[in-house]
Amino acid sequence: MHWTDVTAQSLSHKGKKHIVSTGITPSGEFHIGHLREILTGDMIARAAQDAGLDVEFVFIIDSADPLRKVYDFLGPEYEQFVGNQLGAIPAPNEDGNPDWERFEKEGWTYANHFLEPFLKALNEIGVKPRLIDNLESYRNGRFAELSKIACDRAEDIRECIERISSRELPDDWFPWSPLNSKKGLDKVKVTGYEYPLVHWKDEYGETGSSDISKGEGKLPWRIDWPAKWGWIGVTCEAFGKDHGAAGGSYSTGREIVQLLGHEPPQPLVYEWISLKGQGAMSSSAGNTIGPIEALELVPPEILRLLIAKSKPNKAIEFDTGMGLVTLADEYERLAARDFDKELANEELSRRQRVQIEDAAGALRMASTVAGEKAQATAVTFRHLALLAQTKKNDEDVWSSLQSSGAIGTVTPELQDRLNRMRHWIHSRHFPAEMKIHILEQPNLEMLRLFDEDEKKILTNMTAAIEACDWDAQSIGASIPQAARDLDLSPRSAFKVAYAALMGAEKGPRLAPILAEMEKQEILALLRACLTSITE
RNA sequence: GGGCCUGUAGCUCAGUCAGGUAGAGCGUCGGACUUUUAAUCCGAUGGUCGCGGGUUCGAACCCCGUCAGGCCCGCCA
Repeated sequence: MHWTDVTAQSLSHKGKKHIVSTGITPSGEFHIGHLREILTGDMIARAAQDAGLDVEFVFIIDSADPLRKVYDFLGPEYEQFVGNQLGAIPAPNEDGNPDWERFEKEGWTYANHFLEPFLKALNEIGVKPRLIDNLESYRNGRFAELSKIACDRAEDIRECIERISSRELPDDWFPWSPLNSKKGLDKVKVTGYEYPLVHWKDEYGETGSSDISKGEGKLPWRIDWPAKWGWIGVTCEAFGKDHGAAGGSYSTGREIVQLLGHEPPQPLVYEWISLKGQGAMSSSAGNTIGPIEALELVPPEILRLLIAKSKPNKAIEFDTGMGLVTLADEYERLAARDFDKELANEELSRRQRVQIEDAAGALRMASTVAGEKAQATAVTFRHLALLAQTKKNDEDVWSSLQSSGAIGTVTPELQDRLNRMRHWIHSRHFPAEMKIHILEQPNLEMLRLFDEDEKKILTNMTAAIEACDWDAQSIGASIPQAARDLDLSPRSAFKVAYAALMGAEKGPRLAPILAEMEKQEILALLRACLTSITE
């Protein structure tokens, strides 16, 4: 059974109605690590739906969280906002400084700024959650009731956090962070509590009262999270391993939510995604790849497959080079399989059966539209990479594929795939080994290994190329002919051609590539090869 | 210090919850086909299941210990 179905099954034992939740703090540029959070939740929800449950998927935007520091991508003017809530401060403009105009005219906030492109990507990936803005929820009083319980039972909650996380809370700790005189959550101490007011004093010497029913502040994270489970009614949540460790916020949360009068959701801890060879993703280290950037390279279903095929507790290394080719080709292979037929085989061992089911599940989750069966495009990533490099315009790519019978009509999916492919080829991610490269100098090492027959072929071929018209068809005919004239197999002629022109054992179809190049250059290379072997 | 996750074929991983002959894909090698789309098809290759003990008729799986890597215990998914 696929991991999403295992989770769905376990949810079904608990009841019919479920809310699967995810949440992210919009503190900076989103990256594909965040995509795992969202997609893990989305896929569980889909599996639960498939299992006949009544399920809703929500995405909580943690806009009530404060700005922690002036990040590298922010200008110095943000110093004044450290400690202020992300949903209540202006977004950065191109220079990284606050865009006051949009903030005042449209209410365009820091949180909006980073969230918008991510939501766009989500839409393309086929994720359509119900959005819950955390700051707005506080302001609308959604947290009021549970915040009251938390404040009333401050000592129980303190005990819970101290016991489970084995850390000592300061004497003046209180389960409510009021906004200070500068609308910040830092540098403020709670001095008293009479519902609904939490009295405070800040480091600027100001005092005031925060109404917990109006969102004039927020619950600290370890209480904020369980309170959300409570008022939203979350029954399942996927979260990163940082929250999942013993003593972490889930283990305190599951007890605190019960103090607040609700049941904890079913947890699912997932591992992180790293960029191959670069360690964990971190915006400050600059080794991130955003969902938008990833979507420019691969279609959304392949991005979904990346998450779907790995169980959540497995770390994923996202490889934007050759790994992408393997991943994309794996998708094509999966899409071409007939799982029902495979599973009908009575002789399968339990293991084989499980593997087929997992593959089928991964493909089902990869589709951007729930329930829609994936279509194989019959064109592998490799193949398309090749064609996209050798054919300058799209028409030629399609006619090549059509003449070989690989495709019929050009579907929007194919066009879309080709557009992304061209993007990838021109990006910094495109791997060197996929690049088509015609030598400039003979590869002496390979030429030295030529036997007598091969030398003769090379002589013939040079002459044939020189004589032929410079178009793909003529070139394509002259190469094998060079061997035929000697009663040798066409195969050996191609072997010679690859060695001489590309310094390789084998390679892509040569003729169309050569036709794109200058005849004189190719001839010069062949002649140089000839000279080297006759010495 | 306390805890969590991971360790299985060259690579990526299933299989561990319910113990019953070690399994996929990729790669590699071989063959077939071919005026060769790094293609496709067929076949083969490949593992002291990190290590040591225990329980059991039987352990990759359960228990104890141990090593290695990653992570958490001050809101980084």
